[in-house]
Amino acid sequence: MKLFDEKNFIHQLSIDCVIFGYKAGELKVLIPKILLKKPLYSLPGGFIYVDESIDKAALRILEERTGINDIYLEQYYVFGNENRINNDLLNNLEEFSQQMNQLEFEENGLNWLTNRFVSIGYYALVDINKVNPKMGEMDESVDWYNVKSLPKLIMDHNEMVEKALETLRRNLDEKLIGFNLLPETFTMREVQELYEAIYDKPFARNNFQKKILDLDVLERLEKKFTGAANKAPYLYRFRR
Amino acid sequence: MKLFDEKNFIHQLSIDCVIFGYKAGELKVLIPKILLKKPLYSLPGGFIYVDESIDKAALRILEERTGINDIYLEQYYVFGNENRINNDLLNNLEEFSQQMNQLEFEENGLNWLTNRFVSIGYYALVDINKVNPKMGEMDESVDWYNVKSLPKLIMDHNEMVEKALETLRRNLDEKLIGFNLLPETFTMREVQELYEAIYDKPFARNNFQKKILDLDVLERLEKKFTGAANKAPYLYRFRR
DNA sequence: TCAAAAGTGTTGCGCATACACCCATGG
DNA sequence: CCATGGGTGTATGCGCAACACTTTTGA
Repeated sequence: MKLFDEKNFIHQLSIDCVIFGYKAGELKVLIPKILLKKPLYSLPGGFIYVDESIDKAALRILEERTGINDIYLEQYYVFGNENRINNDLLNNLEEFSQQMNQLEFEENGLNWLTNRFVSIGYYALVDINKVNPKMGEMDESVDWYNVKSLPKLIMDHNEMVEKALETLRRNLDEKLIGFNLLPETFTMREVQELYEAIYDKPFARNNFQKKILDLDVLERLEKKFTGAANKAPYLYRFRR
Repeated sequence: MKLFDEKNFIHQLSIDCVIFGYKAGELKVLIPKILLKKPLYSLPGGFIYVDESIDKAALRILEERTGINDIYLEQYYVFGNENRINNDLLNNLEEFSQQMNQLEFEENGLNWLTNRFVSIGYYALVDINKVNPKMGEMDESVDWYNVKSLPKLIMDHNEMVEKALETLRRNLDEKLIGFNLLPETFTMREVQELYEAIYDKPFARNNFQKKILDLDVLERLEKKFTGAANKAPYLYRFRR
């Protein structure tokens, strides 16, 4: 089992990913629950091989921990306080090592996991319908949580989510990345509800439509008849 | 000599600083020249102690390498390509080790310096008049270079400066950090020339004045009589 | 015919830009 | 009194916000 082969990883440097998804008017974050007696919630993260670019490491970690690939992913901040130590892991060393296929934790040179870590924060945007998160080897479950009601995460991971959300808000319009959260085709109402979930505030319907269309990145398709007793909205697709 | 004590530093992780200064209408960057036969220019950088926050490490490195302290400093990007290896150092190993007080390079376990490094980029803004850069132990000289005509730097350091400048431009107004580049008191013309140097484009005089004053962060002081045959400009001071 | 939701148009405000004009200063 | 540079005021255009109105759909 080479899950944490210390020889090949850069020590005391990690990557943690904030994976945003959107569904039913709610901005969500994917949070694995670590397999321990006391439930531990932690951002999906991992380590960087000594000869691996950090971007590729982030993509690999995401793939390994959640099965997600080919998505929008970007570094946003480095968290490097002197006290970034995984105390929850420290307090559960015995249990943790037992669950790793009976290998003794210390004898396998895994002590480095309890050192202080600098972590590069990445945030990702995924179409929640296209994604079927898989559990990592240490995970008990993986679930989407509303960004407004996350569980208590380990270390400073709640703060990492906060900062990721700030970054998402700053970059949403400029980089036109929001459409990564939507399915292939969508209505203008869906775009608006997405924006309202991200910024946690309402937008005026007419002005919003104008603003988005003025971006000149959407292609108007046929109408979508929902069966509801109202005008059928157009479908749009993101182009370019 | 404990200049590079591998025991206490996080390996394969470094910090590099882009130090901006402003003088005579030019935006400048502080670049040390490394003491080797073949001249090597490199951003002032260093390493992080295993129990040290990255922000404090950046401040310490700046102090050690340039004597500068108590300034505006902020992380802006992580450079983590798989090929970030200091080849210039590799090619000069012998010479480098000789100059380190005759200690043999390899025998002192300094090989780790030639590994691949992930580097956290910081940028700093200083009042160029308040600062008297000192040379680091390995430096032959330390000079201010116009950001538009930098020498060829090692590895991806030129790219690091580019990205720092982009970040500076994005943050200049929002974070009101530009005044860190100016002396205690200054005229509106000086502010405008600073902005023109940073953005590398002209601004309209009247509109610029209005915009800056509308920020509501400047205090108008007495007039400054220059002896020139024209109206004396007001002096301003940054408050808050 | 009506309610619900979608689409579109009009107006006003704030901000940045462009143009214009006065003021102070020393030669 | 004049050239030079500093300070300020006014008109214009654009983007965003607020309000109003029309259109489509199925019950």
